[in-house]
Amino acid sequence: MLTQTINTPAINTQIIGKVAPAHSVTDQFGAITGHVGLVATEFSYRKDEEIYGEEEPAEYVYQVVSGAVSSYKLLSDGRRQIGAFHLPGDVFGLESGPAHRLAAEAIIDTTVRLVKRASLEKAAGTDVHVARKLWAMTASELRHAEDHMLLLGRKTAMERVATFLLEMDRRLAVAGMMALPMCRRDIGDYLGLTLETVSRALSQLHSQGILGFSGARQIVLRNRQRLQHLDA
Amino acid sequence: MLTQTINTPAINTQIIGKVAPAHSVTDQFGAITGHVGLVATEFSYRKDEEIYGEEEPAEYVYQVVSGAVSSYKLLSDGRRQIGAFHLPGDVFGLESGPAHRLAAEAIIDTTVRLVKRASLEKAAGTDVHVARKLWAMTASELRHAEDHMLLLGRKTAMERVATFLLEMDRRLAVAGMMALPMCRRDIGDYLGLTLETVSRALSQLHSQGILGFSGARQIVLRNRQRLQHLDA
DNA sequence: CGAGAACTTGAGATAGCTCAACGAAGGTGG
DNA sequence: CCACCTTCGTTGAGCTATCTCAAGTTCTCG
Repeated sequence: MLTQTINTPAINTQIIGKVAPAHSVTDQFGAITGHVGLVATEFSYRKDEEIYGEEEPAEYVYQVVSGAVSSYKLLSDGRRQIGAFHLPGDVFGLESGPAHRLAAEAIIDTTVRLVKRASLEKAAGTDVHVARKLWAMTASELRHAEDHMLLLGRKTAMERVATFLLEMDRRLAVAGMMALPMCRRDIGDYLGLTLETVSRALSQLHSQGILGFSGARQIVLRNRQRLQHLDA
Repeated sequence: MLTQTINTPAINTQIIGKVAPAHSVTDQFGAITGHVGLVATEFSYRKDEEIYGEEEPAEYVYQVVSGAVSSYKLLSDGRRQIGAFHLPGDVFGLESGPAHRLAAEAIIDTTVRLVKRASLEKAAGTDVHVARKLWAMTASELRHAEDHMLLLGRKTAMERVATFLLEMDRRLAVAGMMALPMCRRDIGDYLGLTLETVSRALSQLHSQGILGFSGARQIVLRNRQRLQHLDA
């Protein structure tokens, strides 16, 4: 882990809260570290590069600066379940226990900021606000996982795809358009479907005029209300 | 919520850590509250009684004393996904935010201990060990949810049932036998299957000699190794 | 002992999967 | 800048794991 990628020689170390102020009031790293003075390092990974493996010791906590990351579990025969996609601004790899419980990999070229888990733990041990924030971030991941269990256990393929599109629209739409960083297989592994089923659902939504394409991964939602209706 | 059930008139209020010491070193409530002197109340619910609803304000945190509880989400047409079963000793209903994100109901007659969420929050605000424990409990729920997403998204029916049996065996087997508190429909709603598929899988395991029944809910695992092999 | 709920089993239906072929797009080297 | 090549996405056809619907059986509890 943390083997420097060929294309990204520069490591950029910063004192968070001084050199790198929070982008917004909801910046997760800023909220934790702004008044603690933790050292953050920037790091880059290429598409498909593993950031950490399942059960690997959780030495760092990460925030996506640019790019996109998936967290996933594998079965021994290769079946994969992606538990979450991490987009710019998202924190990932935060663990309360000693090890990562999902693996993480960059799904496109990605830059992250990272801080040592130990330094966060130390800050949480002295500052109750930091401790509260760490709890809140884990609780937020839990909420997402609970919603996703409902999707995986009980929704139809079309409902899953509709939920996915609304989630991505909320998280990464710019000017009414979203540029999906992930391929159809990744979407399928997130939704518990095959890539073909995802493709067919998207084609059907396209033919119904609910969404428009400009390239397979550039999607514009033309009727969010109908999409919400398709979601259960 | 908290309407007293007809069969359980006595409310038993205790000072946790004095009158009700932790049952074991791993007792969750004891670990939080043992040195904080929080007031806990005992309360009982009858089979199928709702303990709290989805999106209801999270006023209390609960621990199962006896019985069993399910936490679930519903879709508008009644499809249900159970996210977790809570068995004696388990804490449930702990939220970092203001509301419960799953509903909870007793699946058999159940007694719980409960403490006010506000008092836990207050304790966490002054005692960093309490804060750490709350985080760890939420992280533990997240771990379970992540494992369950893999099950719901990628495992076959037989693999799901095998996983379920091994989980229940671990959590409630006494003298090699487990007494399941939940019906086949609950198991199906936990595993993302129909009750018929659950029944067929159990029948198949029975006919293969991997488990034995004494009544539909009294199960003894006769070959854990073969069961683990059926789990992916 | 009787009635209702829970469970099992069977048979047919179907949503989503698998396998396969084709087409589009994007990156690379000439 | 073009042409190739690889990867990604789409679509079709048939298959199958699981669901649905239904009937019969067993268990529980009043």
